[in-house]
Order: sequence, then C-alpha cells, then structure tokens
Amino acid sequence: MTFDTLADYLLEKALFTNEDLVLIKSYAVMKRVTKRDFIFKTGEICKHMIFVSKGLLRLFRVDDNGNDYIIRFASETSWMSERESYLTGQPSNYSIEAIENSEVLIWKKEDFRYLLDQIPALKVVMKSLLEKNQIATQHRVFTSMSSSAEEKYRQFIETQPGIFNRLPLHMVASYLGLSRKTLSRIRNTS
Amino acid sequence: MTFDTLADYLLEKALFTNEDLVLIKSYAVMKRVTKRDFIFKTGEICKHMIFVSKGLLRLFRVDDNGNDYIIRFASETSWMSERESYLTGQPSNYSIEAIENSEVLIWKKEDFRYLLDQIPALKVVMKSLLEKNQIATQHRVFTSMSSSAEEKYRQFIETQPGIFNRLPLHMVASYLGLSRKTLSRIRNTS
DNA sequence: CAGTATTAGTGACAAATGTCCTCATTGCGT
DNA sequence: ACGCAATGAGGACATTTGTCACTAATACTG
Repeated sequence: MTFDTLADYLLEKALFTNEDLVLIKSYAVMKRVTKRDFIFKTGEICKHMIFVSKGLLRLFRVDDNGNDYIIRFASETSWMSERESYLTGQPSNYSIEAIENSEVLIWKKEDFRYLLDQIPALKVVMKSLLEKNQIATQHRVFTSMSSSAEEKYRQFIETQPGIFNRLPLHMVASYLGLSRKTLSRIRNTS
Repeated sequence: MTFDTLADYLLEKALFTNEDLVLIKSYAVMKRVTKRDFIFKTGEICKHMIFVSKGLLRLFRVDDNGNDYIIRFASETSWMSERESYLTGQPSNYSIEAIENSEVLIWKKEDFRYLLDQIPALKVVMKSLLEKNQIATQHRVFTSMSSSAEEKYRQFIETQPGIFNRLPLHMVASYLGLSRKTLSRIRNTS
C-alpha cells in the first residue's frame, strides 16, 4: 500500500514511533496520476508537499521560446515540491508532471508545518534532505560549467542509473541542458 | 568596528537582545585578510562559519585542467562557508580567497552550533539564508541552461551591480562559466 | 620609481553545439 | 488492430564558444 513505502522510508532515516507515522498518515492524501498528468502548473502557488511512493515526476521550467528545462526528477521514495513558491508564496515559474503513472502522497503546507513541529524526527529527515539537495545543486552548477556535454552525460548515467533507463532521451537532454542533437551525437561516439 | 557591521546586519533581520549580540561576539574571532589571501584551501575540512564585514571573497573550485570556476562571491554583510565540507566533515574541493582586503568574523563550527541552539533569532536568520541560497542556486542552474552567454552577462550586471564593478572581468567570466574571449566579445557587441 | 604582475582586448583558427529538417521505428490509446 | 504520437537518429549547415598567442595598458609592490 502506498503509505507503507513512506513508512519504510522514514524508519530507515530516523526513529519514528508508531504514533508519529499514524499522525503523518492522517494528514496525507493519496493521489494516483497517470503519465503526462500535471501535479502542479506554472502560475499556481505551491501549497503542498509531495512524496513519491511510486513512479517518476519531473520538475521543469519553460523559457520564453517554449523550450523546457528539467530541474530535477523525483522517483519512488523522493520528496518533491517547488521550494521557491512554497516558501515565498509567490506564483511559480515551474511545473511538476508525471513521467510515469505514479502514486504520490500530498500534504497541505500548513499541515506539513504542523507535523514538522510535532515530530522532531521528521524535521531531522527534512533538514538533512535540504542539505543534500543544496550540495547536489551546487555540484550541478559546477558540472554545468566545467564539464563537456559528454562528461555530463556519462556522469548522469553513473550517478542516476535507476532513473536514466526510465527516461526518454530528450528528457535527459533537457536535464543536462543539451540539445537532442548533441545528445544523440554523444551516444554514437561511444 | 568590525563587529558592529554584524550587529547592524542581525538587528535588521530579526530581534536580537543585547545579550544575544554579546554572546555571538564572544565566540567570534576577527581576522583581516589581504587581497589574494586564502581563508580556506582545497583539501582542508571546513570547520568554520564566516561573516564578511568588509571586502569581498570568492568560493571557487579548480577542475582537472587547472581552470577555476567561481561558485559564489560574498561581500560585506554576507555569510560564507563551504557547506558541503562543513556538513559532511569531508575534505573540501573548494577554496575561499579574498578578492579585496577584507575583514571577516570567524566562528568554530561547534561554537556556532551552540549559538544557534541558544539564540532562536540566529537560527531564523540562518535558515532563511539557506532557503534564499537554495532558490538562487536553482535559478542559476536554470539560467546556465536556458540563457545565452550574453543574457547571463546582462543578468549578472543587473542582479549584482555592487559586486560587478569590483571584479576583474576574468572572474565574471569564471562565475558565468564563460571563457574570457567570449566575455570580451559580448562586451564589444553592446 | 622602476619593474613585474595583472588585466583587457583581439586576430586566426578550431571545436563544440545548435537549428531545422527528414525518416524510420516503436508504442500507446481508442 | 489501426493510426497517431512519441521517440531516436542523423544530414547539412549556421552559430556560438573556445584555444592559443600576442599586445597594450594599468596597477601594484618593493
């Protein structure tokens, strides 16, 4: 069942009592989304925290020319939300879409804040997550500047093997900031 | 005096009692660094939190070919540290160097953690800082993918005017992930 | 104040990457 | 099962960006 995935995940990360888990669950809404469904659209204000129990999501942004750039993916046992809008309360420039049929758990922002206050272990988990995310993003900035297209591609396969083979190549290109052409060139020079 | 800059900064951000400020100050060590001095070097473990009272620092990383890439700058009333090493306790891939003669306040990691525990206002300030930093970094990832060299340059001037005119151009190039040649081309096509 | 290091610019050329288009194949929805 | 949409590849060409080498101006240091 969908919530078990979260429970297992949490218990792996920190000490949660059964009551903690029940409380967390009580505020969660389970949602099934099918491939290509939007969970969240540009212009909306992000008022939810999302946990992916099954499937795969993408957070992306569209530029003035209509090209889209994937900021990050979230597969099973990953959290997803648009932090900027979530924190500032401003309309978001990003969208969240399901790449596969997925199952997610959703909490309202206020409820999640309440849970963070009530359950120290949850706070610890989320804080460590943020830190890791920050480190990963900074690393990505460095890689995007210092690595060739080919290196970026190889690194992506290495560091995200589980996700890589579930993605159409144009999404890999979008994530890496490359054109499809460049990507297909790289692949045929290996 | 150096510490006053911090006090003013903090009082602008949140409510601090006089005792709070005295406590924060009591753990701080003031340091003057001259242009080109390193505050922190690759390979070391980052065990300090730094506040820039005066001057300008850069956090950068060198790749295998010896090219360096600036991750971020920190001028007066900015915090600086290498979060990754600071959090993980692992040797850092980054260095911190003074671009101008600067004055900084330095706290030991343990002391700063203690201060965060003792002074809720400080925690609030630092947390909000992290969030802003996260948002800015994510935005930078998007810009690095979606914008041309020229757009990146224009955006940098717009968003960091105060820092821009204190930097040699090759550092702007390094921050933007461009070659010096590209940057000078851009500047002469305006 | 001399001398060295730093900085900005540029020409010639090479390499990387992008754009636009076409085509074949796969796979999904009705 | 059929048909359209999505996917992956690639040819031809344009554009961007980088590399290397050199010059000139400026700024800093002893």
